[in-house]
Amino acid sequence: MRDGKGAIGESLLKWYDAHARVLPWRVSPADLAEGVVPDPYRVWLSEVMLQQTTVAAVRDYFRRFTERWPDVAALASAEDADVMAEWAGLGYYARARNLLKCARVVAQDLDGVFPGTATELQKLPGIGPYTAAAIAAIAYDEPVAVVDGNVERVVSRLFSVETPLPAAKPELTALTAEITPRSRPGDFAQAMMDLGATICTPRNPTCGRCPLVGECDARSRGIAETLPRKAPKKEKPTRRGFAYVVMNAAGDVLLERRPDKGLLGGTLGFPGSDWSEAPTPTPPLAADWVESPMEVRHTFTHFHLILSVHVARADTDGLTPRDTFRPADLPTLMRKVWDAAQSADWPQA
DNA sequence: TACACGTGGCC
DNA sequence: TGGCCAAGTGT
Repeated sequence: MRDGKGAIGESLLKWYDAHARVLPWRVSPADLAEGVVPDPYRVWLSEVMLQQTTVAAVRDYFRRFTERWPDVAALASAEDADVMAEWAGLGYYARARNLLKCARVVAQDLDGVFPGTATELQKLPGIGPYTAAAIAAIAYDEPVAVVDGNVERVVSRLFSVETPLPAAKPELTALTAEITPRSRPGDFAQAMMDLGATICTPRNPTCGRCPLVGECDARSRGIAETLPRKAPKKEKPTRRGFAYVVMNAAGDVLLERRPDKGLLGGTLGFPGSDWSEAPTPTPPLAADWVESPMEVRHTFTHFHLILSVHVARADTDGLTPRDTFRPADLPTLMRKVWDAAQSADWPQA
C-alpha cells in the first residue's frame, strides 16, 4: 500500500508534465525546472479569484487586475471603489473586500512580503485552509495537503470514501496528505486539480484517459461516478422585491453603495425594498413611477429573487453622471435591473 | 455544524 | 428549465 501511494504521486506528476493546462497565473513545469519562481502575489490573487469560481470566469479578471495592479503594493494603494468595480460580475464580493484588507496588511505590516508558511498565510483575511495550502505549496514548495473540491472528488474515488461531505473532509485531508510527495508538492496539487477538472469530473468521468485508473478503488468497484457523496441540500425559497431606477433629463442615474456586510456587500446598486415574501414598496423619492414590463429574475446561493423594476424621471442630489456610470461596474443582479429599466416606457425627458 | 455568500454553464 | 456544480471563507 505504501508503494501504491507513492506510485500515485509519480504517475500523476508524469501525466502533469505532459498535460498541464496553460493558465495565465501558472508557471509552466518547464520554466519551473529552469528555476523560475512563482510570484506569491499572482498565486494568491488567482487562488482567491478561483474560490468557487471557474477558470473560464477568472481568466479576464486576473488579466485586468494584474495589468492595473501588478504587485501587492499597487493593489494596497487602490481605492476601494475601483477594486469593487473591477471585481463586479465575479461574485462573492466579500472576497474583494478581504483581498484589499489582505493586500494592505501585507504591504503595510509585512514589508510587502507574503508570509512563508501555510500556517502564517491562513491568518490573513480571505485566506482559509485551502488557499493557504495552495499558496504555500505552489509558491514555496511546502509539502502540505491542498484540498479543494476537485481533490475531494479525486481522493474520495481513489480510496472509495463513502462518508458524505462535509463530514468526510478530515478523512480526505488525511488521505491527501499521505499521497502528497515531498518533491514538487505545488505541481502535485495543480495536477490533482487539473485531473479533477478535465478527467475525474463530477459526471461522466473519462476513466479511460486517467493516469490513476489502475490505482482507483472506486473505479475497480464501479462506483466512481457516485462519489463523493454529499449531504442533501436545502430547498431554495423565492423572495420578491422592488428596485428603483431614477434618471434626470441629462441621463444621470441614482446609485447607492450597499453596506459592507451581507449580500452584495460593498457593491454599487439601485435603491430598493426589502427582499421577502411580501416586500414593502419603498421608492427613494416622490415621482411619477412607471413599472417595467420586464421582471428581473436572479438566483443566489440560497434563494431565488424576483424584482419588480420601477423607473422615474427626477432631479435630485447625488446622481452619478451619465458618462461615469458603467453598467459593467455593477454586480450582475443590478446589471439585470438596468437592462429591465431600458425596456420600460419612460416618460419624455 | 450550519448557514450566508454570486455567477454562469451544463444537461 | 431548474438543479447541480466550480481552485472556499467567515461567522
